[in-house]
Amino acid sequence: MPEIAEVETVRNTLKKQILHKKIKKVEIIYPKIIESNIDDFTKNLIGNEFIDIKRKGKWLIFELHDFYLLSHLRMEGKFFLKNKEEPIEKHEHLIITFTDETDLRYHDTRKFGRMNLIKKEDLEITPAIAKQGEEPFSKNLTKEYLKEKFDNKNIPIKTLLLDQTIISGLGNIYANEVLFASRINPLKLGKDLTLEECQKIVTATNSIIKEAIAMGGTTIKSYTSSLGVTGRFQQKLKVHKKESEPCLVCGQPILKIKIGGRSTYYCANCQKL
DNA sequence: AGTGCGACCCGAACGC
DNA sequence: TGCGTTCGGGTCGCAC
Repeated sequence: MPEIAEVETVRNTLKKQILHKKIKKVEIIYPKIIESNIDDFTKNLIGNEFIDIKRKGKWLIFELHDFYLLSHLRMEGKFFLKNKEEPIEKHEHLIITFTDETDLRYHDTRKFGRMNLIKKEDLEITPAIAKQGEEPFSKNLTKEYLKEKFDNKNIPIKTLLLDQTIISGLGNIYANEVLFASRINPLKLGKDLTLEECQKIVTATNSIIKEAIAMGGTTIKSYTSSLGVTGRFQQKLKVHKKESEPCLVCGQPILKIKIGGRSTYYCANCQKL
């Protein structure tokens, strides 16, 4: 499940591999991943080239001439660069062939990822992008910013951390880890958070995401070749998927509950309500 | 307006 | 063993 760290790794990897290569052919095998018009999608990509790859939250933003290709990997989306002669695999849903006979292939076992080709001038009015909140390591992510966003919210802080319009790019794994590091109970309502607790969230988010990016993410195996590079941040997780294991701080068993339908792991002793 | 929840997917894990 | 069932993950859109 790619989160912001994985998306950043994909961005950096693909930037070295596909920029300024001319697109010759576009093959859409599973059309539902494309949210914009299919015919326009193909027509506007052919003959075009990627000139940069940006990111906003978990969205990849491929810059072309006059267009942006927006791509959200959701849980299982991956990009592979392959020779065009290689057989098409079961979960490859989109193939972009360049004039140098290589393919950029989109692979997604769950078919959850989505793409969208938009005109450049529409970027700010595309809701998915425009509504993104502050990046985890942005200077604008301050305790005052969070306090204002959390105030009057009758929603558990765990759910608010997953709200991309507040913090852009935190997923379930990191939300669990940030709350453990901040010693805040995941069920605590947004309106009940103090300024001090908001600062703890800022600090924890900064350090956890920075470290995760440095380590190549949590779950990434490989987006570019069959030679796997396993995300090492997995080894740093303290509560996520650690149900019944002893808390690293106090030794009490880590609990697993559902909040907003999502698995939530925490230590009831270290993260008191 | 604020909040909650189902739908989208399918491989893996689980239960019998 | 083999079958059927449940789970999980992010986001959108709809219902209340």
